[in-house]
Amino acid sequence: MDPWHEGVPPADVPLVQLLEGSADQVARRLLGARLISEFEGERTVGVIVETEAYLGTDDPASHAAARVGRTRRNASMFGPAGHAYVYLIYGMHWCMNVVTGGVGDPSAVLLRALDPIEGCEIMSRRRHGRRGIASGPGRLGQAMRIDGSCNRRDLSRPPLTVAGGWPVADETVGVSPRIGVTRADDWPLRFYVRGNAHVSGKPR
DNA sequence: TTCTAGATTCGCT
DNA sequence: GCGAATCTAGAAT
Repeated sequence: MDPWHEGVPPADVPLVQLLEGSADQVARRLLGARLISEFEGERTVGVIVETEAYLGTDDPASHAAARVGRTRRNASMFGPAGHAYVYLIYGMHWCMNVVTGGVGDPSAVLLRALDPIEGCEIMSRRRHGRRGIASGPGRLGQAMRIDGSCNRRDLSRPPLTVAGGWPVADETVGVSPRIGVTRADDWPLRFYVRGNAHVSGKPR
């Protein structure tokens, strides 16, 4: 049983504190934190249970890798930490990242899966009743009503917020290569909560 | 201007 | 297990 299912109140940790250090440290620390979405009067909350780190210009798998440079799409990754980098993939799925690092250091953490704890029926409706409410980056985006208008948003204030949650112990954290990437496909930068049913598919 | 691959998901076989 | 859906950024021409 995860602590967020046991009636324990979430820790009141400021976002800036969650963002200290390198993207892989942040990706690890964001496990157990909350993602809160409040659009059109509908509040939905999920606990982050799966993340991937993208390490900046030296990371060949990043949208901001050195060979790509700064472009219109990845511009928000070069901005301040604590803002969102949202992009459309395969013409239909919105993927949500938390920007880390300082201005000019394009690091980010992709949010891959949530354990829904509030507004589950809303998320389920947005997902058209399909299985896997927020299990996978595209599903997470759909469940939380994330789209291009969320790009560059400050995640320390509504309507889209990342906030403290419940610390996850080291022995409960799994690490693996990132899913779906074709470059640097053996770098151990995916982090997930072991045993949580909402963690998405296995690495290829 | 045209082409191609992509940090995915879903439904069908 | 496999292919379609759907569209944009970035690359090629």
